[in-house]
Amino acid sequence: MPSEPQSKYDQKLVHVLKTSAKVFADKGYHSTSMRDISRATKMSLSGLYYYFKGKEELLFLIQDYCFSTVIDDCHRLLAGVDDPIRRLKLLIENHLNYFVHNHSEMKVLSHEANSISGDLFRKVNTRKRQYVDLVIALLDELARKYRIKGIDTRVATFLLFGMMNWSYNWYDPGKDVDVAGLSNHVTRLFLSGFLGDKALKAGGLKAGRESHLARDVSIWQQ
Amino acid sequence: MPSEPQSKYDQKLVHVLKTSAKVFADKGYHSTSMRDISRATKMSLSGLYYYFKGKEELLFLIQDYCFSTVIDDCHRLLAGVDDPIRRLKLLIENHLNYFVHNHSEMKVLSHEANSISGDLFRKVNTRKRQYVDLVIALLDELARKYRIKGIDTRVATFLLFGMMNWSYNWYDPGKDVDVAGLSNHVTRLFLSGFLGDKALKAGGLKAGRESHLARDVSIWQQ
DNA sequence: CCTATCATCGAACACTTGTTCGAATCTCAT
DNA sequence: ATGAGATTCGAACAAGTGTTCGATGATAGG
Repeated sequence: MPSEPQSKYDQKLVHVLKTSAKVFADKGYHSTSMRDISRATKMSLSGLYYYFKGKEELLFLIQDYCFSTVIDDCHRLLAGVDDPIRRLKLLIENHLNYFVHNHSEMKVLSHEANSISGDLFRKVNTRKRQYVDLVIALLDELARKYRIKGIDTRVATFLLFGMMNWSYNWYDPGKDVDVAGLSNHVTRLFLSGFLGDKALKAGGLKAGRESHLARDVSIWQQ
Repeated sequence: MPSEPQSKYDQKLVHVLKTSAKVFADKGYHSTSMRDISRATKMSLSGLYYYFKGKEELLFLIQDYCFSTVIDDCHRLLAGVDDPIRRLKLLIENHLNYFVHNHSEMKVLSHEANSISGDLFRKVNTRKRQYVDLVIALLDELARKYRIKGIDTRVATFLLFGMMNWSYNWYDPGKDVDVAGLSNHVTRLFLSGFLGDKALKAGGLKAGRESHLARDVSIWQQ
């Protein structure tokens, strides 16, 4: 429920989460001390613990909030769209759009997936599996519709995620193509690779583009 | 020079590197203490420092040795091969072969690239850039030969690396296709995605396969 | 104005960290 | 056997870690 009128408490929590995400993205979770977070948020060390039980829960809150928003917006975007090619294109655009506009949070999500443990790990992983299964199902449908043979959709799914998630290691908005261009590259490479010679018949890969992204707001909605 | 007759010192060092790589891959570099390494290698804590100056140099030795081997073997494999499609296929096979057979080392290489700093970081990065530039040049040649338009080869290069390197997050040799199958998937997706409708004409993507890998030995050569 | 709840803080604790150092042990050619 | 170099080790240190706790200041409803 990201768009409620936020209390003072919520606003401050979100501020802490955003700031922490930046520091985590910068120095890495384990190399970041609570004192670093304290310094960056301009709060006292002990004051932080009013907002979460410990460092791991802080990481969890960042990851959970980030993941939830991506998945929710993905579902919202795909609702009512039936054509699997169009669905995949929208999913890729949505994913990469978040990656570019919420770089820090997404890096923390991608890079620090195993820096969390126990129940919190399990909770984040449940969301992740939802998302992965959504893509697998999409590729299954695509493969059925266009009679693609010999491709393991689980493997293809993770190769797609690899293309997208690895971007935190190299993508530079000032140097590389913009989000739309990046989405185009991923879509073109993956889709026409997946469909092979059937891509022509499918005809879903024209160069002309309209963006399907509602807006480029921060996932933190403030 | 990986295949010299190794001294007692070298053998032990390699043993320490291999063991440490496993622990780093398992728990992450920063969550691994020198006492963990000591326990895993059955050496005393202080005894470790006879082989390297500190924890960071240990990480460096792992990354440097691993990177050098991958690049060297890649050059050896590509020597004399002119057709860019064949070259790319060989490169993908070589890369993924190492990923599967030296899973821990490659995970450390991929995941802990920023856990190192200063001069050591710069040294590893030099090798990395060599490797990346090799692929960019390969894709440039490919794009020229087949008159591919509208694809940024730098972007395409990193998308390819994303597909391959992300595998440390999901690939399970017991559950998924084998190395050859994985290579096939990556090659098929990327290459026919990159070449688009010109893939047919190029004809370099037949299903029939012979493996070009000399052997499946550990990069540590022992 | 009072008081109960919210929010923040400084100081301290218990623990782990990477690293050092001098001594002990091992190896092996002489 | 002996001495020199290579190798290993136990013990300790200084610094940094996440977290706790009791006390303080802020805020707002009665």
